[in-house]
Amino acid sequence: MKELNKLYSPGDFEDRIYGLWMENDCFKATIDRSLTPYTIVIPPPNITGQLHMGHALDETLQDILVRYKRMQGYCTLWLPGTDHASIATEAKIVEAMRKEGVTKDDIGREGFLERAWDWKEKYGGRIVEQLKKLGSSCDWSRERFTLDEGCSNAVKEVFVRLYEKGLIYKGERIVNWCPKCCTSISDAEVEHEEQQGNFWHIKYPLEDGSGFVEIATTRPETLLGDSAVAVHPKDERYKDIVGKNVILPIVNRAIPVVADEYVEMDFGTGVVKITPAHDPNDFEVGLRHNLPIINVMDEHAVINENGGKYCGQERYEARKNIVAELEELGLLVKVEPHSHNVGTCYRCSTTVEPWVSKQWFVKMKPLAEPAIECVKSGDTKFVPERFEKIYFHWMENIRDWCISRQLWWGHRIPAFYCDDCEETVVSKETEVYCPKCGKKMRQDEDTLDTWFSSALWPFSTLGWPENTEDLDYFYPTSTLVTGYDIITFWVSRMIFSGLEYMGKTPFDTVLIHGLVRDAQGRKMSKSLGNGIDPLDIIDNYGADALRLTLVTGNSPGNDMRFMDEKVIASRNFANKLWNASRYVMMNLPEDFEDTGLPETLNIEDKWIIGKFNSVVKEVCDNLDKYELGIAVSKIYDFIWDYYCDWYIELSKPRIFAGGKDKENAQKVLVWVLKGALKLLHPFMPYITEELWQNLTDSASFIMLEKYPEYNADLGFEGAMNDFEKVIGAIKAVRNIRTEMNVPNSTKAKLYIETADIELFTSCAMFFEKLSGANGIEASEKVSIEKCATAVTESARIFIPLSELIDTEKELARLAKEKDKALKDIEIISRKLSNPGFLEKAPEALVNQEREKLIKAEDRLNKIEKSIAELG
RNA sequence: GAGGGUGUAGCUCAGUUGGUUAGAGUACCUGCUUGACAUGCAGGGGGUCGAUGGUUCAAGUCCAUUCAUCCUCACCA
Repeated sequence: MKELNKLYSPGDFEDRIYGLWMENDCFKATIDRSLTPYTIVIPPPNITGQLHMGHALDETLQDILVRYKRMQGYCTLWLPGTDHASIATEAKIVEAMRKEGVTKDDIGREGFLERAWDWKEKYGGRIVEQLKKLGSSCDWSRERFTLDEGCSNAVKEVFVRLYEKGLIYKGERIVNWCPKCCTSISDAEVEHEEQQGNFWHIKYPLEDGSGFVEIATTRPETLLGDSAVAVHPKDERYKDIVGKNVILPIVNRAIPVVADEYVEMDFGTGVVKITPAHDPNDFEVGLRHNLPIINVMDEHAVINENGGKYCGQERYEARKNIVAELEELGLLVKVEPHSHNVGTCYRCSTTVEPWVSKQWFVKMKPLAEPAIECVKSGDTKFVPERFEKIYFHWMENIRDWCISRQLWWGHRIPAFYCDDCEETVVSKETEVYCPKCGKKMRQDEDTLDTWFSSALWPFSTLGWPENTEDLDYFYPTSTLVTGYDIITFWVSRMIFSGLEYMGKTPFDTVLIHGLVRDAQGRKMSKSLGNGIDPLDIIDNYGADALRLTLVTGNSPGNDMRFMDEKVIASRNFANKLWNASRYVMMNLPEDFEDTGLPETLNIEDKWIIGKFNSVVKEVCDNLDKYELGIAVSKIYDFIWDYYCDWYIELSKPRIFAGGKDKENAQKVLVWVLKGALKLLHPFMPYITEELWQNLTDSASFIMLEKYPEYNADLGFEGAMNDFEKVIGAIKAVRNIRTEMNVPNSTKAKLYIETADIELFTSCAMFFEKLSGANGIEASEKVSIEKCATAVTESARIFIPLSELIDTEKELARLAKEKDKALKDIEIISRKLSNPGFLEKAPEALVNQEREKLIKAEDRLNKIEKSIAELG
């Protein structure tokens, strides 16, 4: 048995332990048809990313579940991998290139992709190494990447199938366009932010010279692309001008006045300019009225040739100039400040420009329906349940999904065009020839939304579309653990994809966690610079302390604040456990043989074993209900309060006395410690493994041990009740000693008046060790003068420290206790005299209250007796 | 505009299907070099559970109203 250091220093062993696990293939899942599978696929971190607290929380929760299930004997797979994150990665590479003075056009598609793969090699590995630092027990032999061959195959397969089913189509639609990333983005990728802008009121002259209509707009530059103005069909004010034309200022184009219900009569002037090419609502109006789509901007949001003399001006520059010209023309009526929500790109925060372009879409309605049903029926459950509302809301209001991106880093769209005959073919092949004219076809230049491949992650990683054994055994996966911020982006898309291609929901349960915020409750962000690096925390306090911090007091779906004080508390717990183990080990003989529990158990042994047993039951119940924070706090309390503060202290007299009793104590110490280590292992894998290895000196791994199970034979109810009486008495004595300012070094014999003479007599040692007694004497009747009395439910304990006791003070103290006892009795009696309570409350509860009343009355009697004796 | 979260000790948060006189960590106060640990031990003070009303024998927990705060979705040009 190795001697442990006095201080817990995780840096000494965490990496070594992880290495041991890896060398011994401890994380590897080997299919065993006789076992039930438990599968988690990791939410793949971006290859651009550095590990942040969000990952740390996410991975910690997953690792806890996986380690728990693995120890319970499930065939457990945690499948890891990374995401190519098309738009985010491409933006980073472009930025890096910009610093070198190189553009995408300079190096072309192939040159760019070469750089991107280099980037992946360089940084994709970094995040994986960081995940390992946390202790993540992923099966690294199955690691995947969204852009690897298998996942790419799955993407092509899905695209082709959906296309053939008519669920993928290409069309000219208005999309959200990011002029900085130079790509379309989906509705989900648009973030709305409140911005202070203006309402410009502008007069459009009627063509027949009979006057003007006044419109109001927040984006005057788009008037270059107006193809109508609209009023509400029921608006009496404008009834007469419907059908007439107005002259578009600056452009001098005649455009019609149309009637459409989209217009709100009460808002603004009741007249709306219609710009189908640059506003999603206007686009719809345009379709209804057959209006031309006049696109006035290029992909950088610079005014194009349709903008006449404003061609070449950036959108905000054009805005300024157009307003100035309108003012000159006398057509600008007024400018009102107006705050409104503006869509911005979730990656670069640039204001999104609604822009008409040819894009690929997924028709969502048919896919959404089964996905809604799957959650409604409970095939997939959200924890906590309230997130189902978010899911339903999104699914029920779903719009078609724009999946094409004008990027190079990603899965290239498997659509091919014939330049000669305009034929389109969608195919998994890389070279395609026109079925009509035989000419080699040109592949679509665009790539797919990065979430398109993530949507397939739970089965593409298991080998789909191949019929692999992994897929057959591990799908559907068991639990998906992720933050509420990507329910719509990712979770919902996996669900409809899993249902569509596998015919089964991808996971039974979605465990949702919140965000990790800074100490002030702010979101951790780069711009605020308030991020805390998990790796720094690991360096300073250890991965186990970080993990414990993240899971303690954390309940599903709720945000948490991260602060150093919490990590220090976690580290202190690790140190406590470390030293408790150190105590156990340093008191074991060199040749200690672990033969389990001894044949004869002392009362305190039964008490700690019984406690352990009931904690096991509770912890398993909590874990099964995903109450990880509650589970860990119970283990924490068990180890610190019961095992360390009570049982270890109780063991000391026996350990130092030697003999058979010492041997028995050693066995119980080891048995409970081992059990506690196993119980804690999923939460704090490193320290528990390190201690286990030292404690057992064997080649076994705690992570592969069986998780403790509740054992009805280890209840020891009677012993536990008895021993609680002793604990109560010890506490009461300590209490009085503190109040009387008597240090433990001032010993006193205790005289205990009790019905449990045998019990207390047998526990004399504990009173000596834990409450400064030098000997006790227990009997049915004690009478001592000038004495402090500790009163518990089962005893009166006389502490004869006559020289230290002030009779007045002691009387006052007893009077206070008496008040409390009276109050207790009053509360319980009130309950028991309530006929409603007696009638309707469960019988067990009523009996419990009756017992309480008896105890409280008994206590009161004892106190009154002491008062009488003293007075 | 719609939906949702949160509000419990100075601070950070737990509190499971309603059922002891509401808990933990931390901070604070008092005492302790007790042979694992001062990253420790013992003891203590501190909360009308945001407010009001209701259901119930019983409400921190369920319902309604309200205040504060945060978030998500949608959006009127």
